[in-house]
Amino acid sequence: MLQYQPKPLDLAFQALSDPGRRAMVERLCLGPASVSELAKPLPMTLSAVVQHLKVLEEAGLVKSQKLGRVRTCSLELKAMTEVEGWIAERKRFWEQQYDQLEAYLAQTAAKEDP
Amino acid sequence: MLQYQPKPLDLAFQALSDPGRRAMVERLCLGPASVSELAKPLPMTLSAVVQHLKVLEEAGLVKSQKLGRVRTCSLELKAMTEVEGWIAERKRFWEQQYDQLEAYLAQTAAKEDP
DNA sequence: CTGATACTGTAGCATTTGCTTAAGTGTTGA
DNA sequence: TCAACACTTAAGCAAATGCTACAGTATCAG
Repeated sequence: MLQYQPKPLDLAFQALSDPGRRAMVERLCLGPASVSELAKPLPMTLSAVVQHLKVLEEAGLVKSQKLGRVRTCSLELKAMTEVEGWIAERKRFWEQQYDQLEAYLAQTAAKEDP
Repeated sequence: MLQYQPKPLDLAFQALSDPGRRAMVERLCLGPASVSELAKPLPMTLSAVVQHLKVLEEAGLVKSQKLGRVRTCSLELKAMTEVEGWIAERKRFWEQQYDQLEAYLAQTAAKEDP
């Protein structure tokens, strides 16, 4: 069976759809943190956090490096920027659509009330 | 077992993580469309498209109404705006973090090379 | 009236996801 | 040296996801 190779955007949106993973990203927006620091506020085992971390790294949202026994995680902006870009592009189209509606209404109003 | 009530952001990100659903949103950014119009370019049955549509509607990304036998779908901007807002807020934090790094580097450089 | 159109709804099924538990490995401080 | 620490890895499992197939229900055009 042929299986679909997920695109970067798929992985980024998927990663951000989980509240725990978003909490981790929110924490990392304030600065780098160790795995245990990321895990502390979350209601799950360290094991689960490590698995979430893997999802975030594979989505390109987070990067990490190990020094001694501590893995320090930080934000990787690339994927976040891609998500931002996709939204911005959509916005461009829907605002254009809105302008067209506005123009149409203006035109209709002008005809009905010259 | 207690089960988690998904928040709007969870649903929106989750909905946008599927390439087919994103394609539907992209199409709707150009203007309203019927279910069949949305289905035409997608490599799946109409049934599957309807199920994706339901996900998009429950996420608040799309709304639809039926007239006669045709259901016309259009964008619902609310959820999209929330996603945009979450990203914008994160950006605010990580740019602040970057500024701090910049300031630190500038300070270090000043000390080392007065 | 009749056939085509445009969905609608449900059952079933293979995968994926989000955990937990349990058993490691490599570091470090006393 | 050795116990505590900071992960790491894998097995297992319940629930969610992403389909398909199939059997409907309205609506419209001729």
